[in-house]
Amino acid sequence: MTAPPAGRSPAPVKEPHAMNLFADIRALVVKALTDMTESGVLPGGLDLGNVTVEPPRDPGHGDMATNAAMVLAGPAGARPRDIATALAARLAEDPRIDQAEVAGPGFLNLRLAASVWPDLVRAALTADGFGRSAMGQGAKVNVEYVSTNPTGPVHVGHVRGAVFGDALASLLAYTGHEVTREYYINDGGAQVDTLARSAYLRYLEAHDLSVDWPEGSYPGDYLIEVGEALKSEYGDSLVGKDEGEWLPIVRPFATDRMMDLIRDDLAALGVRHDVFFSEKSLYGTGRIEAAIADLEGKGLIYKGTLEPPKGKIPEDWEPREQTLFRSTEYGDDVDRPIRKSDGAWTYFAPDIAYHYDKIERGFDQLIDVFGADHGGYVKRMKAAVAALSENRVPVDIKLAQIVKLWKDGEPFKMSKRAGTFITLRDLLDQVGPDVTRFHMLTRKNDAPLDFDFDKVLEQSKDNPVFYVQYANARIHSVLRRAREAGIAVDESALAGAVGALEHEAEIGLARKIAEWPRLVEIAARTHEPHRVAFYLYDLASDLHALWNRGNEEPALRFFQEGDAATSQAKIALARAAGVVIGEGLGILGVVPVEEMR
RNA sequence: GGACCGUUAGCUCAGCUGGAUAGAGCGCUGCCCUCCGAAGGCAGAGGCCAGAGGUUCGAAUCCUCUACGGUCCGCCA
Repeated sequence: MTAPPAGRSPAPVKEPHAMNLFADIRALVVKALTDMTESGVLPGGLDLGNVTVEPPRDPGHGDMATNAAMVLAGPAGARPRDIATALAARLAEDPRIDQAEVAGPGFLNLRLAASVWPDLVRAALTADGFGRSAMGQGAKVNVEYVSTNPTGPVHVGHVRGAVFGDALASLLAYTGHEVTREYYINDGGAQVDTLARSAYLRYLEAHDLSVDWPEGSYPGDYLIEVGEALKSEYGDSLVGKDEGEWLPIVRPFATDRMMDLIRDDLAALGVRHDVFFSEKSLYGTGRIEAAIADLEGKGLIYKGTLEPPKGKIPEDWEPREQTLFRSTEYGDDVDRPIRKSDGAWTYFAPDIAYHYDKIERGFDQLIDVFGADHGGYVKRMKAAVAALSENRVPVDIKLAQIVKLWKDGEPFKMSKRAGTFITLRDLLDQVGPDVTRFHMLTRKNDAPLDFDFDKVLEQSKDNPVFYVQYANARIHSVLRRAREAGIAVDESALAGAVGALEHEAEIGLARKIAEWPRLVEIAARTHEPHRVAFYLYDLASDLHALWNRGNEEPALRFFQEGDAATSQAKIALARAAGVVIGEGLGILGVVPVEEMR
């Protein structure tokens, strides 16, 4: 959204609720059906939940269609077309309905009155966030994403999950959920010891001591400055000491530095979290024990021996009694161990405790974003949450599929040794956060994604990022031109100037704008932010089409030379589209551009 | 052996709690434009929605089986 012009009268009063044309008309249909029940045309007790009002596939069928008659025919014991005919008569009484026509097997096609479209454009211009929805009713949702090990910079493999989780969180916030964005720091396992040992070697190097790098350590350059920092903090007091002495000092020091690094990387991508939750904080504080005790109280913990996995028996397999969580009780395939044979917790145990903590914090809904390689953990996590919350708290686990990198027309292989390992930083340096974010959302989260370093920067129609930004830039170019001609184009002036939309191409664009509030709700309900990206592409496409027609038919141009009133009316439509682009890109975390360079 | 995800136009992919004649971009074919309202436009061809059953007024969408591809599969995180 553009800030109101400085030095002007107060910002226009915003409508508290955005107009959702599809919801409004659906409410009208439901009202008509209720009336029909009351007057005995339909029997009582019908479930109207499956009644939909949606855009018809074929625009020739009108502006909207409802399936009410077909859905209710069975339960009501009536013929679809009879219900549709009766419903049509009632709907036609509403001023917003121009025509209601029974079609096909019992569809009711609705043509809306011409006055609906200027109302819609006005609503888009004056709403406080056109498309915002109260759907979530303030439900508390926890979205956990990124959660990379704090052992180094964020690399490209984590980016998709980061962008996805962030956009999903924004989408849910936009639709009336109370969202907490959370990062689980995996700082409890052996890999942070490895990190600490590697940092210690860098510390020794900072004292000009030569060191051997054992297999499996982290030799990355990013630890050099950690070694330097250790030196300036502790001087040479850690040199030559036993590991038992320096490890408790170096480990938190190094992980804190890594988290700073990660936070900076993510900030550059525009990703931020509200809560950073430390796995380590679960150990030695009784919190894991408390979570396991909860399961134990439900009879879900037992000692037993698992069958070896069929078809792929590990070489060193031997039957062994372990402490197990009865996850099969909640849909998992096998029960899962929560203790290693040496008595220590498995990774799963703190995970259970972490989710227990989320449940205790009172979230109504949990969402975890994992990498695709963690697909095998979905069932057990779901089982744990179901058991701990006694099926009260739903958890949705979204997997971010792999990203295939392309460069110079061929697959780009990453290799640490060849120095072609791509970090988030590299990516941002090369293509920037906006292109990265948008492109990462041009596929469904669970489908593989191609990321071509050359194509994502291409300025052409094939590139969705460019295409949407270009649409916005065109809108702003009209606004600039109008301002230069002394025409007021602030939202309230435009809202006051909206007139009837005359041309089919204009109505088509308005129709697309009307779909926005509906699309937002669908995307939020399905936890699929990519739908927003696809919608924006379609919207941009409609805007470009109208713009191009202006080349042939000057009457369709948004800016009408020497005619301020007509210009305002037409620019109002363009700006309404711009409002939606701004809202949509905002959800995706992409900054709209007002000018192409 | 099992689990999860996927399979839609030549290619890359959308497809709404099950709706009407399954869409977009690229590529292909034809026409138009060379205009800074620039970084092309319009139109067309192209489909057994992997296959087979089932559910129902209606299935790309839900269920079962099969085929193919990817990921994962007791102490790693």
